[in-house]
Amino acid sequence: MEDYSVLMSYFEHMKKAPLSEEEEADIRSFFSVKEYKKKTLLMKAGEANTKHYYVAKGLLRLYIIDQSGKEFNILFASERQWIGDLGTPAETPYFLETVEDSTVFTISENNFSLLYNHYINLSRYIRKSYVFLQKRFVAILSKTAEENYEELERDHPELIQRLPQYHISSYLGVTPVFLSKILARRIKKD
Amino acid sequence: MEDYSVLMSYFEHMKKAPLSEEEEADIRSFFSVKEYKKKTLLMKAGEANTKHYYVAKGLLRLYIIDQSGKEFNILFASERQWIGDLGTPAETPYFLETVEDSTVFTISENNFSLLYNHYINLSRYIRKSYVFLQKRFVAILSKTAEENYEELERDHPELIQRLPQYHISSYLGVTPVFLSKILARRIKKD
DNA sequence: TATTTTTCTTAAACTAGTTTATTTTTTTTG
DNA sequence: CAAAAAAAATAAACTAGTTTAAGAAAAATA
Repeated sequence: MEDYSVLMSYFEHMKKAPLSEEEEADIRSFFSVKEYKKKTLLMKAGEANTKHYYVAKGLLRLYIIDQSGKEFNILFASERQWIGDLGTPAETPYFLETVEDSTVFTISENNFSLLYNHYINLSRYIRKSYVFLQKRFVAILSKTAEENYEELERDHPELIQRLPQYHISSYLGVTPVFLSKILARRIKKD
Repeated sequence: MEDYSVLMSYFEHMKKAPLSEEEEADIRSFFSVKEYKKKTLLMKAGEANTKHYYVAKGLLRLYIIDQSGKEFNILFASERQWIGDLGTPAETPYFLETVEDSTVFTISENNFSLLYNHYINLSRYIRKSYVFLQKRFVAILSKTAEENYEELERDHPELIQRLPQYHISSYLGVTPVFLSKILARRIKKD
């Protein structure tokens, strides 16, 4: 039998009170859990009916591939974070892939709204994502890649440890070669 | 007495049916209308309690100012479009300014949610904005300024007519000098 | 642990975009 | 409509970031 405890404690935390039997049963019935080997695709551009994903263990990335075939990482999610395409119900432009071996809870768009609205207003969550994206947008527009790297290092040092460098460069919007150059330059500065 | 007809027909369109007396009265009581001279600030970074704005006439821009003092246009809105900061209730990082002389309906965050939810689900609107921003994010990350200019020209030719070039360059994330260079290059190509 | 594969580094030549400054054109205002 | 102010163009020297390619280091696998 699968372990839903991470998920239960998440919703308990949202609700700020113990869950009823009924609530636990709902949660159990709405989600499925699965383990994935690293580099497994969970979602693919072009699909409709996308799902939402809550990470129990591991690390995932949401990315797009542009016309020229280049990948751009939009978002990462690790333990106790949500990831998915908020732009439903349209067909998704994203790919979602595990970066590490991961355990992931999956829920359909529909059940996600239902359940989420029961605990907190879904639009609060979407707004938060919107604000996050907007910050990232402005940062990439207005700061150099070096500054953005330093910000990531400050705010999410664990990502720098866990991700291969080329995923970080893609998140920062530069080539791996350039990120490597930035890092070499930083070392010299000492 | 002010003219609420643009606003009424907008909500009628949302509802897909004529408005009741009561609904009309609500709308009237929630909004205020005002005319603004061009280059008037309606919203300022640092303010809490931001409002939402529906443009009856004219053209507005939402922008941020980065640490170095440079402006970046995030979004424009003209006739029959909404503009504002969706990241409420936190204090806003944005400035909102009229680009042309404009007539604008203003509604508080709170009344906006109330009213909007009565017609369509507010989170649908926020999602739409999220998707729009995400497209813009990816476009700026993955395409050259020239390609982004051409896309803007194709999708929103009226903006190119109505906006001074330096506002367009700021929207595209480049300097006015560089946009001017792009345009000169394009002319030579004939 | 040797081998293969993946990731990272370095270098060199290049392109996209910036900065500063000057001039020209267009728009606004007295 | 003349004068002033704002916006756009041009030029030149610069910097951030790309591309391609080759080698080194690290990680995964037999």
